[in-house]
Amino acid sequence: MDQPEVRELRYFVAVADERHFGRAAERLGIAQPPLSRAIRQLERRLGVQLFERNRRGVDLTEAGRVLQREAVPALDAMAAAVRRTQRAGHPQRPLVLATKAGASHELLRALVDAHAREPGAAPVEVLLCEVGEQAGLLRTGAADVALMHRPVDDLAGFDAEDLLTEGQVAIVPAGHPLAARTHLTLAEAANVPDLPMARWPRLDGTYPDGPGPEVRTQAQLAQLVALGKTLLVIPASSRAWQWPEHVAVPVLDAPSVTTVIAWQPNSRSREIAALVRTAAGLELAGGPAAAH
Amino acid sequence: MDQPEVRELRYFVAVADERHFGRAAERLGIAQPPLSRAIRQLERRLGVQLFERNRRGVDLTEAGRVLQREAVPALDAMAAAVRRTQRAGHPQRPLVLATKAGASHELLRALVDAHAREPGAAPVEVLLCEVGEQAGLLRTGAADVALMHRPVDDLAGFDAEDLLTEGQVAIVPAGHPLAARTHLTLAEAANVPDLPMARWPRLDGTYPDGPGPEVRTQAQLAQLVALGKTLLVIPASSRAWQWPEHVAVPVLDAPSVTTVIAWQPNSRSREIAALVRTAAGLELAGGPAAAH
DNA sequence: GGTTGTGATACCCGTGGGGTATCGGGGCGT
DNA sequence: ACGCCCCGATACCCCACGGGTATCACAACC
Repeated sequence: MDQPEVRELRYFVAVADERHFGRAAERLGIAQPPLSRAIRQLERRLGVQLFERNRRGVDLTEAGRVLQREAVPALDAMAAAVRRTQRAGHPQRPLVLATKAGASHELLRALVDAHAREPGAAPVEVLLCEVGEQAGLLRTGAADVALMHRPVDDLAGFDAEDLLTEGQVAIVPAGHPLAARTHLTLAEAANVPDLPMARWPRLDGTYPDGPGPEVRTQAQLAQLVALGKTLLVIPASSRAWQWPEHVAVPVLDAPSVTTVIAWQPNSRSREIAALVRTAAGLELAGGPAAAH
Repeated sequence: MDQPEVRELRYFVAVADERHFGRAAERLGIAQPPLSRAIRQLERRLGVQLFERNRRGVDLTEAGRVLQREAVPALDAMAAAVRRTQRAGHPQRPLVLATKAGASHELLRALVDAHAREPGAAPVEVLLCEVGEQAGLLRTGAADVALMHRPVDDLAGFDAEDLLTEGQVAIVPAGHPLAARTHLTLAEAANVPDLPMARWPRLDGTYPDGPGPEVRTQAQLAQLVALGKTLLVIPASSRAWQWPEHVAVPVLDAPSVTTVIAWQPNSRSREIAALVRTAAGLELAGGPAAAH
């Protein structure tokens, strides 16, 4: 009953996701028989059956569902250890800062500029992601720090420093009656029959039901607003990516959103600490000091 | 540049700990040459040098220190995934509750009794540990839940529910002048020349400097108090393991200690949730309700 | 009842992880 | 200063195991 190897867990996750040995094997770039054998070996090692082999694919057992939930973070931790080590081993390694494309543009510019002025600061590489990608990048070590938003993003498991607190605005199509308003309430913005809120995919890629259009990227969303198909409520600083056909209207009772710089608790290198300190020291309108 | 396997990281950790290939190989139960080769292969896979081979053992490089810090949690996560899966796969699996031997005795008894009265509750196995072991047991999945103390134990990374808040008492040898007091202050207890505070080992097994005796277990400590060599300040409920030669004196200004039940955030099975709910529902003198 | 689609089995090959024996090269003792 | 010693590296061998191809077994479906 010794320890399973990383390869076996990767194989397991593929089969658990696909619920089909053939497709999982294809996704893994190997043939099906070795995959079958590896899974049986994993089950033997653990002393636990993970799959019910039905004639129409496979189902997870109770234990299999537990392993599916546990395996991904474990593999992430392994990947993170590797990525951080590689970054530490290569001189001139840039720090990778992940941020939502388009969000926090002014803050990002200020942070990058201020950090560049620090003597001896490590170079910073900005990684622009779509919504919700930052947490995974931090967990796998693909990014060192991330700009995230509370309470929008899930910050569980990360350390974070507050940078900027601000209100939210509704982005509506120019020409729509709402565009003429000087301000809105949350209830008004949420219930506009001809501008239903867009639907984002869940973690498994499926979409919840609802009247709004399905979107996966901010660019899609921005264009849908310009086309008059939807509206959205976002932090004021995200206005940076406003299109000509967009109008921003403050939403008075929307909860404040705080932009934070987040990092993995156990990966506080000197370089990361310096970057966080620079970020916390920025003089920003609406920063934490203003909120107190 | 593919992913290293668990075995390679285990080997790396052994060498990093021992700083010596021969001893690490012995600890791992393999010969030295395969270990050398495995480390070189790991370095090649990562594209990073991990050790400086000196003629007198080895030193960690900067990257090696990063990997040493990162590898242990990653391996813990792998081990935890395995343990939890195995437990899920075996019927009648008991929940493992880790607690400091001797501490929270009354609470533990009340919890176990109350849980046994719940219909359909899973059996509970109590794992008695020494100081500071619970966190590691939770992280590797060797335990499902643990009774820990805030702010004494490091709860970072765990979810926890408060159970009981109480003051602390000094345990002093019977016959010592302090034993006659009705209460003490923290300053008085901390500066008794003939009863210096005992020293606990650091994570690496070495001891900090100081006048007090070196201890590794509570039994050692209890005996040292009975022998009149030291005193200690602990939560009041730990009086359960008081010896005849011990006298407990309340320390009025010591910070309150809260006993909590803690678990890994991503491992909330139905059984764990039921146990936590039972614990939170206990009617305890000094419980969280009394503190509010 | 044939066809289809699924995972399991049989078999072969090469990589690589394990072992033993030995080398090389600094540090240190006399 | 010379030689021993310690420790990691190298050389070499063996076989376990991961990967491949071909094929089987079996249920579902037309």
